[in-house]
Amino acid sequence: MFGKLGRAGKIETPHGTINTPAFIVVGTKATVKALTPEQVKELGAQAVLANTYHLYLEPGEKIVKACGGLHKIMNWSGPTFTDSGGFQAFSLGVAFGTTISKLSKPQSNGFEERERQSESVRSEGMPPLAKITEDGVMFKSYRDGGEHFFSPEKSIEIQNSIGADIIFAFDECTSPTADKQYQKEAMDRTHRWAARSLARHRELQIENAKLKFEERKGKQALFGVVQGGRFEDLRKESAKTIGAMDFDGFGIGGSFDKQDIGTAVSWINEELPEGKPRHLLGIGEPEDFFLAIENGCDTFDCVAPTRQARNGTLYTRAGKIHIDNTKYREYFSPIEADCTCYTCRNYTLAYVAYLARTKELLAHTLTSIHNLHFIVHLVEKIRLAILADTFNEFKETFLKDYRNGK
RNA sequence: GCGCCGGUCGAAUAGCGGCCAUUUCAGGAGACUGUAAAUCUCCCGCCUUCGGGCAUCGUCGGUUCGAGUCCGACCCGGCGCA
Repeated sequence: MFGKLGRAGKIETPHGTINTPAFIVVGTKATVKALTPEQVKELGAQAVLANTYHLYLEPGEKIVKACGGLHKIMNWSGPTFTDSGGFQAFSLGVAFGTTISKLSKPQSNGFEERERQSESVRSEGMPPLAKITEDGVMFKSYRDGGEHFFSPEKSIEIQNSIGADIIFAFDECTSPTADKQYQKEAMDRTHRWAARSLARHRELQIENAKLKFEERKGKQALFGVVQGGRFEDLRKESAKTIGAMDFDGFGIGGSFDKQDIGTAVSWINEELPEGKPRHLLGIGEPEDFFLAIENGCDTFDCVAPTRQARNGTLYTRAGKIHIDNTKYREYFSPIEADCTCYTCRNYTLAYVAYLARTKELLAHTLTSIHNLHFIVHLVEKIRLAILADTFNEFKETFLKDYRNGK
């Protein structure tokens, strides 16, 4: 994009090319919930992202490896990513049992303090399941309470066994409620962990190179993760530090203010080397993509489309709708009239709403297909708009319809 | 006709003299951003300035400082005996 950080490009992986910008579908436990890989492919997804911590707990990275690696075990032939487990340092740590989100919401008129406080309240009987030290993170399994220690080296070893095309350095995702002093401390620690992740990755690459060619399965790429919370100086410092290390690409992690996510991302992407891919971890919602992409992000992953699908929220060009709303009981048209997803080509919203209301499992499949199709193709349309030099028009039109409704 | 049970917010329930009439489902609305999540939150008699106020446990009376809870009569339902 002329005069901007945004770009369209390609990421080559051992399992194929990703045309960017691209939305990477989340399949935490080596499955995109409610969908078969054929359905994921058919709706337009290019790649999936699984999670190291979850796969380590179950079925265990040895099982994944014995099944032939992540691609084989889940029957996904395209590119794959694994997150390092760094997000679980947050979600099972300070955020556990609370309503704290990695995005701080736009605060309305002076209730900020009250909301912050109520958000930080932890439910009784839910102590944190993650404890962070210099060496790594001690997790208590959410499944059986057993203790598991993740160091940067351990995360990389597990990710090596799982065998995704792109893996992430072990980092600490911090909370938006943490103060600057803590953000700085955590960021510095993440930088040290990044160096350790990279060092262990290099060792494993050398070991792997000794394997016979057929067993090698191509080279695994390692992305370093930028942190620094909502602070410009920390974000820039982190981007410079991580950007100077010999990673194959970068993840942008941690917490943001919802309202200026684009600004925060620009601080970072101005510093990161231009020639390497940048993945914005855990984002986002439709409006987030425009801001992040024009400020230089290439790939994204987010649980929102699939989780919200299962919980009854559907994306439409005119904004999100709640499938359980009474008015949809007699809506005898597709979720969106001109949507080309499998769900909209074959079913009425009345039927899908009925399935959801009666808790039929097919509801999850049909709503997940629609939401993922919507998000994957939204990012694809942004890519095409960049290539056609119509990004600004597309952004304006889309956001107007999305915010104002029909 | 006699006897025994039982009538609680749409359904099913708890409640055995004094917390705010409980919980589940159904119903209504909302939340969800690198998945602890087919999860969670709120509402669900009426009014409300959102602090609360007023009702209400089949009906009508009674006992009591105080009754969904105890007593009496009646109404309704089930079962049993005539």
